[in-house]
Formats: sequence, structure tokens, C-alpha cells
Amino acid sequence: MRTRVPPLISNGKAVMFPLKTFRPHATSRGSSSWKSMLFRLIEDHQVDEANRLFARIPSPSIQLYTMMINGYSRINRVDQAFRLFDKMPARDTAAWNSMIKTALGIGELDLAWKLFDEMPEQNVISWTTMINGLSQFDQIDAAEDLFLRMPERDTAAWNAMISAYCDSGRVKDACRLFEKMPQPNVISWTALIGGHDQNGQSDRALWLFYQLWMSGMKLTPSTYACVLTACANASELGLGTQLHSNLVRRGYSSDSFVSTSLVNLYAKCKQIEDSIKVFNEKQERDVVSWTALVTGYGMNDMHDNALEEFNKMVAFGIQPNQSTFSSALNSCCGLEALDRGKKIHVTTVKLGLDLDVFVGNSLIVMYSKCGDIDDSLVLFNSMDRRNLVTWNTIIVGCAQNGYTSLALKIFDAMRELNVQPDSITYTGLLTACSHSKMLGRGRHIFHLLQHDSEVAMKLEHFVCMVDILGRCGQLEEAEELIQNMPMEPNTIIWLALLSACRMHANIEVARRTSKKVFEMEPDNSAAYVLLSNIYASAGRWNDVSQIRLMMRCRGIMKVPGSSWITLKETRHEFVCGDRSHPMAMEIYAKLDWLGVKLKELGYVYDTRFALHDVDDEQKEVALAHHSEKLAVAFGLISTVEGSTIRVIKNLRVCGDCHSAIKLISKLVGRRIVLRDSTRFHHFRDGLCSCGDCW
DNA sequence: ATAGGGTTAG
Repeated sequence: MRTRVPPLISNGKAVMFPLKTFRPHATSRGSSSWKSMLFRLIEDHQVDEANRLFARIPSPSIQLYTMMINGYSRINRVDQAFRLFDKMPARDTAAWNSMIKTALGIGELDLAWKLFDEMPEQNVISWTTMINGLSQFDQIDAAEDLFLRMPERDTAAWNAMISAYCDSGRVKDACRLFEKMPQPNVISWTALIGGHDQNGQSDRALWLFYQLWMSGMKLTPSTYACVLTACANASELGLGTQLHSNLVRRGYSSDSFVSTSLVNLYAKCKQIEDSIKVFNEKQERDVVSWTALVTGYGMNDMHDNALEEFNKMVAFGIQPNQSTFSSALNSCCGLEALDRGKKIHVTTVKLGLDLDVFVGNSLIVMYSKCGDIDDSLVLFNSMDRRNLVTWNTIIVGCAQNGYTSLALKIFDAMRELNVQPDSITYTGLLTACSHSKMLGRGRHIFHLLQHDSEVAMKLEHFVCMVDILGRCGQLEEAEELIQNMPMEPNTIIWLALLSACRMHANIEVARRTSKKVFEMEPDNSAAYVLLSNIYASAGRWNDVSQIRLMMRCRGIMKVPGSSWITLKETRHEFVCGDRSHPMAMEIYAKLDWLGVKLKELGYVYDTRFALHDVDDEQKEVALAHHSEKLAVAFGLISTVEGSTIRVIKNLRVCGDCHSAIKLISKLVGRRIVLRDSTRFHHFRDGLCSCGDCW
């Protein structure tokens, strides 16, 4: 929205008229009663009503004009604000300041500058308003320049500059200013505490709070809200609880900001019951507090409750906003609930929020985490505004769903638009290459990353590269990379190498590698399972039984494989050889039928994978009755013919199941989406999206 | 109670 510059302003200097000429009848008493009536209406957002009253005032004072202007400005009726400003017989500095603020409110920075330059006399408030506005436009250097140039500074001006520094991440500069300012007040402290917290320095924020507390300065509700948030982020439940009882004694518990901070505090500290309690005792339930609760349920893995609460909020008549949607969609991911995610998508469209960049990003994540990468891409292509998160989200989504070349293509498009990648972008790309065993492209991306001065290399990048090298059989090079990297290796990177050893049956490297894991994490079952599988594949049964003995002695249990499918919001979970499901008879009958049909297609069980399970009793039946096969069979008999089946497995999909499900997809003419612990497999027409690089 | 500074969810 562009606002025309009003004629009086572009004319240059405004003329001040003596007030008495214009309101001869106004007495101070009369004016104060007009004022209180206007004030009440404006506070109540009844601006039209206020304007009718204003029109009846014989010669309104400058103050009354300015009140009306601010009333319009607050509800974004900017044209009317400017019209009144044009009409007023004289303007004081406050009126000009109101107009600067109005211009900034609609994003008209140029207009704000114009007003600031043309007003006859700026005061400290004019300067402070501009500093604040420049900060909102990320023009921190211009704000700093104004701050240094302003003729006099009061505490509010210092505070504005401290906040501006904090908002642009320049916490050190904020501290420097705070040290230098003559009279820091509780607002200065609150700004500095909040600034540290918001820039990831919650511990330092709490240390600052301790200083404030010792100074004996009286805390305001804002300070409590701010500090409670820092407690939440630093997981300082103890301090948070003390502050809670303290603020109750001060009578601050009904403050909306404070109570929302408490809802957040308890949710983040995994005290969801207390969080619910605070929320239920809260007088007004607004979007923010309700969103805090929805998010809180999500953080406590109570996604069903989260979505229930989201629905309650909508039914209560409170309109969700970007944040609410992003939390609700996140819970859809947690439940793999594509159907409910789609319903929420419809709601975002109704509210016109689906094109919002944050909501759009959440929708992309929801679709790709629920295995519907095609709808993710449709959404990505329809977004007219994108940020780095958008690009990262779609790249990671493609990587997890086997769309490797598309991920690389999107990266090229991103670079053509000069969007600077970050460490997540590179991780996504390397993951994509690893999933498709693209050694050359992987090396290329790794090279780009090493020479990208804007991105710091992280351990996870090396994990990805080791994974690529390992999968492509370059075990020695992978081992060398681990030994020469600039940070300490963790068990994850050794396990990546170990699993490559399994793929390429390399006992020598496996021995060295597993030794590292046993030293670092003797209780990690993955290394034992992998090593024993490597020995078993080589027929070295003595070594296998030795490892099993070791596991038994150390009391290490392997994580049992399980797969599940969600139908009509109910989760049906299966483990290998499971007969506990009410429809077990039908499921096994279907599996037998599939077995016959698959044999006709020339399928033979790949017995190498019978060794996948360490436990003896599961060995024989294992292959035919693996959990993922059970879940697929259940899906086939419980859903409409032709519809897509979506299965999730907690571990990696077994190789035999992978071949079998490919054929099943062709046999029954269905798309089957299987999400395992690392990625998605889209089976269709006898093929898998992973190109068998599982 | 004419204008500026701090506060809640993601």
C-alpha cells in the first residue's frame, strides 16, 4: 500500500497558529471531558464512533487531533490518519511524531524520513522513533548514525539503541552501550536480558538477571516475562518456579505476557501438567498463549493433544496465525498424519495464510515428512516468497525421498538467485548424494562446502561424506577422512563407516572401527549388531557367537524392528512374526498369497538378510514375516484398491523386504511409501525411488 | 489520557 504524501507536508514548513484563535469556547474542563470520552472509544477500537464524537467538538485541540490520528493509525487506517493531519489547523512536534510512527507502521521508510526532515523542530522522541524504525528495517548502521548525531539523549533513547543492537544480533555493542549509559533503568535491563536470550545466550541472560535482582530494582511484569522465557530456554526449571511464586506474591500472575511465559516455561521443561494448569487458570486465552500450549504438547510428544487443542482453539473462535499453524503442522509430522495435515492446509488457504513463507515452509515439511514429496514440490513451486529455510526444506525433503537430481537442480537454481546456502543446505545435499551413491557429485558438494567462507564445517558434514565414501566402497579413504578431520569423531561417524563395512564385507576395517565404538559407547547395540552381521555374512560363526556372548554379558538389548501404518487416526504396529493384531489371520493369509504370487514372478528370498536379526528364534520366520511385510499386508487388506499405502519402520528397511515390496507394488498396482529410520522409499510399478541404493 | 524505550508462542 502506497500512501500519497499530503500537500501540507510537501509544501515544506507548517505554520503554527495561536490556539486561541481556533477554539475560543473551549474551556479546560470541557476539553478534558471530550478527551476522556474520545480516549475510551479509541481504546475500545471504536474509531468510527470516536470520529463522530470528534466531529461534534467545536474547535478540537491539537491533542485531540493527535489522539484521533493515533486511533486511525493503530488500526491501520492510514489514509484517514493523513487526512486528519492535513486538516489540523496547527501541528506540534507530537503530531509530527505520530505521523512518523504511522509511516513506519506501513513500511514507508522514505515517507518517515521525509516527515522527519520536514518537521519544524525535532525532539528526542522524533529521533528515538526514527532509530526504532530504522532498526525494524534492518538498517542498524543508519540507526547507529542517528543515535550518535542526536543532540540530546534520554534513557529511552539509550534503550532504543540497546534494543536495536540486540535485534540485529550485536549483543556486544548493546552491552557496551549499557555500560556507558548514565541512568540504566529496569527497561534497559529487560532489553539487555531479552537480547541475550534471543541471541542464544540464555545463561548469560540469567546471569544478568542475577545482577538486576541484587541491585534491588523493582521488577515489572515485562521483566518477569522475559526472564521466564530465558529460564525456559536454559531449562532452568528451579529458578523459573521460584520466580513463579515470587510474581504471584507481587500480583503479576494475571498479566497476559507473564502467564504465557509460564505456559511456555513448564512445557519446555517437560512439566506439561503445570503448563496446562497455568493455561486453564489464565483469564483471557489469546492466540499466543493457546499457541504456546499447542507447541508445548508437541514438545512433549503429545501430538494428539496438540491437534485436539488446535481444534478447540478454532472452535472457540480464536483465529490461528502463522505460528499456530506451524506448531499444528509439526504435530501432524509427529503423527505421520497426512490426512489431518491436509485438513489444516485447507484451513490455511481459507485464511489466506498458505502463501505466508513460514506457513508454506511448515506445509512443505509436513508433506515431505509424511512421504508426499510431490505435493511438497507443488507447494514449493507455488510460493512467491521464499527464504533460506524454504530452500533447505525442499532440498532435505528431496534428499529424504530419493529425488537426488532434483535436489541438486534446486541447489543450482538457488545459487543462480544468489541465495547463500548454510550448513543445513550442505547437509541436505550430501545426504541426497549418499542416498543415491553419487560419489562424484558428493565430492563436488563437499569441495564447494570446504571453499564456502560463509559456512562453518560441522561434524555432520563429515558424517555425510564418510557415508558417501563408505557406500561407494572407498573405506580406506573414509577412515582417513575421519582421522584427519579437524574435530573429534563421535560414535555416529564410526557407525557410518561400520555400516559401510557391512555393505562391502570388509572385516579388517570393521574390526578397527567397532573397537572405537566399543571404547566410546560400550552400551551402543548398533555396533554389536553390525559387527556380528559382518561376521555372519563371512560365515565366521565363532566370532558371531562371541559377540552375542559379549552382548548378553553386558546386558545389551538390540532395538527390535517394528513397522506401523496409520489408518483413520489409529496406529497399527507390528513386530516380526507378530500375531497379536485382531486381523492376524487375514494378514497372514494375504502374506501367503503374496508369497505364492511373488514366486511365480521369479522372486527368491534373499537369505543374506535372515542374518539381520541377532535373536535366534526370529531367524527362520523372520524373512517372510518381517514387520514391514506385515504392515504392508495389513495395508493391502484394509484400504481401498489403488490407494497409496504408507508404512513407517523404526530401523532401516531390510534388503529382502525391499525387493519383495518392489514386486508387491507391481503385483497389486499400488504405490507404497515406506519411511525407514533414514529416508523414504517410494515403491511403484516394481521400482523404488531410491534406485536400490537403500 | 498527544509522541519514543522493555514483554508472551514459532
